[in-house]
Amino acid sequence: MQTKQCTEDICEHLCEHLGEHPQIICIAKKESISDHDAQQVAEIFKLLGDPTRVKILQALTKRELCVCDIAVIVEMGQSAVSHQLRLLRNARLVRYRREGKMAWYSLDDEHVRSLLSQGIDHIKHR
Amino acid sequence: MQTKQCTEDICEHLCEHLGEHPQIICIAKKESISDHDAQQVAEIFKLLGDPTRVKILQALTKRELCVCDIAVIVEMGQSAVSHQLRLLRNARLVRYRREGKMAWYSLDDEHVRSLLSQGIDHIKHR
DNA sequence: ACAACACATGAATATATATTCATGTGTTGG
DNA sequence: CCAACACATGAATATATATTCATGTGTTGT
Repeated sequence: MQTKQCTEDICEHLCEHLGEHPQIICIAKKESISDHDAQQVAEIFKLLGDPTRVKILQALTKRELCVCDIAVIVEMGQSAVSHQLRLLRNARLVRYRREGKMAWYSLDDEHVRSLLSQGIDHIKHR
Repeated sequence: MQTKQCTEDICEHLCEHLGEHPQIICIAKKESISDHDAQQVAEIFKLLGDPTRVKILQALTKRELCVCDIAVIVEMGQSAVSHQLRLLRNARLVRYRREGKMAWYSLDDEHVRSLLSQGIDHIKHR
């Protein structure tokens, strides 16, 4: 186990433990996404990672819908849908406006529309 | 509650229950994604919905890496990384080749690279 | 042949998450 | 004012998932 030339602080201890290619690790570590960013990115994808929410969001790509309609379309209880919509609202993926008794939901984010359609494309082509 | 003109089978029972806008629901239901597709799409996003896997995949967008390196880069145990890599392998998001003792992993899917960078863009701009 | 190594994997555990049920809040029509 | 309605939400439960620990498999160098 020969120690390689690693001048960076972040790598000093690595060089003691790794014989093969510590310099690659140093570079990769510097290029790597931060914990915070990884968490944030994962948060978004996690929201897209549930079939019920996919159905809800996909339906909302077409038109604004009220909770009751969404429940019928995705064939789920009103409560379940409401809970899911709250998650989507909190993450600002959907927006809503109240009109009397009804709450009308729509997509709040063009990125989401694009991510979603890319996801759908992905499963189609393979 | 008046019944509206809904000739489609799928809507018949809906029209009995809904007074306001059953026709919208009929259309939305026909445009909606299938259970199977929603499941598949969710599956992909679910894999992108974990910070550890985000870090792994992001590191792999730069270069091929072995398990040991990945573990150091994402600051996780070798076992945890191995388990996650198995999930990514099964979903064909990463590919691997063995070279002696080592297993080298790389991205197997340009869609994933694009989804990932879109996810990262998304959190940057807001 | 043997020890060290790189990686994979089964089992166990802890934690997160989705759905349901019951109930709460605010609105509308009679 | 009251009942019906549309939706939100807390609590409970069931299920999924991530990580760790221990161990297994195959490879390399001596």
